[in-house]
Amino acid sequence: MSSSHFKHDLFAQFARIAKAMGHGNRLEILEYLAQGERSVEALATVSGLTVANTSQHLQQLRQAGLVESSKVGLKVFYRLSGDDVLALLDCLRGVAERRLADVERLVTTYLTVKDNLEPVPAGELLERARQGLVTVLDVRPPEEYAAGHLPGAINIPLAELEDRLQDFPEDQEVVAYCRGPHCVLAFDAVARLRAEGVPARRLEGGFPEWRRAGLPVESTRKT
Amino acid sequence: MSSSHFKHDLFAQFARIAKAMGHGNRLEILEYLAQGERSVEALATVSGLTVANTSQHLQQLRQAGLVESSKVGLKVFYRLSGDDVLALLDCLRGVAERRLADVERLVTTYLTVKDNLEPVPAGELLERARQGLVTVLDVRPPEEYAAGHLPGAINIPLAELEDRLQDFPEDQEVVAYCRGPHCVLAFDAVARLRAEGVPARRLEGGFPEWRRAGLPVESTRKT
DNA sequence: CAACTATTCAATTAACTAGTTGAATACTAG
DNA sequence: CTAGTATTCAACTAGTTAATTGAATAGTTG
Repeated sequence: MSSSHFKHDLFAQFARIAKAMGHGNRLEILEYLAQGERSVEALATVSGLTVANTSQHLQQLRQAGLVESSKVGLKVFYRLSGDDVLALLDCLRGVAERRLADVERLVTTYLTVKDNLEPVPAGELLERARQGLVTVLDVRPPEEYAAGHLPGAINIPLAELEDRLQDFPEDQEVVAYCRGPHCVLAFDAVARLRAEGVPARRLEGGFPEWRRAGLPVESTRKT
Repeated sequence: MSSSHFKHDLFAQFARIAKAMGHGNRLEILEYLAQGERSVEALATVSGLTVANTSQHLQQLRQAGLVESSKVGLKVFYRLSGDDVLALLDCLRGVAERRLADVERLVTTYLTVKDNLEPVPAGELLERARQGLVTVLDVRPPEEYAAGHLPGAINIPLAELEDRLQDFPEDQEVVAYCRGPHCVLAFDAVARLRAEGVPARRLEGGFPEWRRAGLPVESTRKT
């Protein structure tokens, strides 16, 4: 046995990458980066970490070659360093879902249909919204929202949901709605909000049903 | 924000898997298991770890759901828990090779052609083998070996190479040969041996050339 | 150039992980 | 039932990693 073991060194290098992914916060950061490049601050906000901590996690990801960064103006933007990183993440998720009973359990605990199946009736929502007890969320595209929406509803397209969690008053239930009972947007929104720990339900029916029932509607000229 | 964050928990679960792979020794173990099921002892031998240590790494891999085990007689055999684990390993290797300059460097340092291109001439090998200075390795299938081989050569098919490193006297150069100059087996063997830190070179030509040159040949009846 | 901003660095603490040793367990074979 | 074997467990030490804090850096804008 002459020089230091090549194989050993090689596996150590591979391990660097696995290790970089071996922390929940870093995986969460990678997940956000999978949607496109983000600044350190943006990442810190969505992941609920301090900026310094986020920065350090990003350093580790960069050292492992998983992300790249570039400075634009004041901000440093990070992005995944390639599609293969995305593939690796998918692979990891796949294995996790197939192998870890805990994942299964978590998913069914939080995203179960058990009360997805209990949408909020329109009348109840109207009542509670008037009392300011719920946040009404419209997950349709901005154009549809502008054309008419529930009174007091805020409009956040699904894609931006995770980035705008701070727009929701804390500890207040969110009721989401979309185009109607055959539209899955609101289902998805409810699932995602619950994933972040936000209590959420779905409006029974959607905007068209609401309007047809003669309930009050608001529309936006130009804010 | 009500109950503990689902997303957080979920990423923590994913991280368990990445963390389990985040150590060179465990990756090495996984690599060996990728070739088929092995006992704890066998894994300890090939990876150069103590049995207890190997056992502990295996526990971690099992907790992450990456391997399964079953007891057969005295021994416990471990295996990868599915093809998706293999896919994950490949994915990891792929990213590592594309992203880590260090990997590239290691590979070229150890496996470079720089002296792969200097095979041992037959005459030199004969001389040094007589003095007992080299281990002669025949990497052809056992049948071909039985039909005739270099004097004193040991026969280890490529697939078993890593498992039988202990068969080589330490600190002695290994000279590998196979069917001839167009056969890649010996190249591969040399690369793998070097990867394990064993000094190795390739015989110029192969067994047919050796015999044709009128050099001594041994053959096996039945051991 | 001075004030400001976004990010990174450095130092600290607490928590975790790797590897070692020796003993305990569980099973087989005589 | 005893002796022997393969594996695992338990306890410990040394080393590494995560998060926090506050200061330093680099760059932009007025």
